[in-house]
Amino acid sequence: MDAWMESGMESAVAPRLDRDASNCSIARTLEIVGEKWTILILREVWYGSFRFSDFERVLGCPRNLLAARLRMLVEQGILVTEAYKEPGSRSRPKYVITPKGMDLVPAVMGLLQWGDRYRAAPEGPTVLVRHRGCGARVEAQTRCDHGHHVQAHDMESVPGPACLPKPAQ
Amino acid sequence: MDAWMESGMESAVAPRLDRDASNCSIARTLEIVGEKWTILILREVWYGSFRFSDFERVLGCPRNLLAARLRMLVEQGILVTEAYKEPGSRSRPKYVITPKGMDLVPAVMGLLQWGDRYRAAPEGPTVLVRHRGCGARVEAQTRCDHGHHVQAHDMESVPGPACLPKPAQ
DNA sequence: AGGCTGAGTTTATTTTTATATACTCAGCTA
DNA sequence: TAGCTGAGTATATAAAAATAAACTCAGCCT
Repeated sequence: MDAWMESGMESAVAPRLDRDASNCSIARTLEIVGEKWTILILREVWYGSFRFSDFERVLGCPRNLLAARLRMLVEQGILVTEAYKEPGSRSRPKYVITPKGMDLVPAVMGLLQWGDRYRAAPEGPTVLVRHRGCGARVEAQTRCDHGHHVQAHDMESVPGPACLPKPAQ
Repeated sequence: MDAWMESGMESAVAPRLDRDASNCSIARTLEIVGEKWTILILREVWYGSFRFSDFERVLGCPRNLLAARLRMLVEQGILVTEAYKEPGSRSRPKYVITPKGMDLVPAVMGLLQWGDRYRAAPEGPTVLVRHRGCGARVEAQTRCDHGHHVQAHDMESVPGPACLPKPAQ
């Protein structure tokens, strides 16, 4: 256990450690998926939509924002466009999630789960996520590399290699 | 397996199912924590900050927005204020996370993890989250109730009890 | 050739955020 | 009792984001 963790520590990180708040993976993730509509677009992709017009219809999101968000997601490698063609129509782009996009699923599942727990409709959740193999309900969890299920209060956040002090002002 | 899942299904939800996109736990969660600064405030609480002035200094967020976001988080029961008193100062409010707030940790860990994987500084992550008991790295995962680790493509999303068709337009 | 459709782009307007500054208010300290 | 401090509130302005509606453009269909 690190020296600064000994004696009287209550909080997760050394108090007064003047981190640079923008040098943070959470902030960097939110720069990409934290704008309005982005997560909901990903939700729709995850639920099986892939057409521009589907996103627009289901989300009710303005077209220019939808175009901007899709452009961002493609630039960032979270979605890719493929061509698809329906009989009688010309070829159009199809938005498909990449492995990098798939890696956002735990975060989105976490949001879904919190909403199900605290803000669901009286009848229950709108969508159930199940394991395709065994049919059991899927849940976002936090676990350590030893396989223990870790509750929030059993975590400690320690400075990593890129933790630089905030430049003095 | 449900009838609509048979034959030719590729996407996670029955195609053309006209869900009402706003009747969604993800959307409802984002209504509360999806505004700018909110998740970053929670991150700071999680890292051990609790004073108004700490949030302001570390995040560089405007005071009026900070006050508005804290008010929202308290209204929603994600944070509570307690009184704390430093010697020589009068009693002041301290923002403390509730169990309801703790339940957002899996989602926030998911965001952290994605940023660590795809947008970290060259030196590595800024913060490491460890299990207080065994010291091992903590990770956000998706698992089913049978304990299987479930990848995104092994999930299926099926309509839940509150899945009403979108009202015809 | 003319119309239709999906996938956007453009432009104008409104709403949110951001920034900056001044102000309040309680209680500790000199 | 006057000043200082932390935790806000109030107000004004500027910048950014969201919304709404009209417009473009390619290619299929008649």
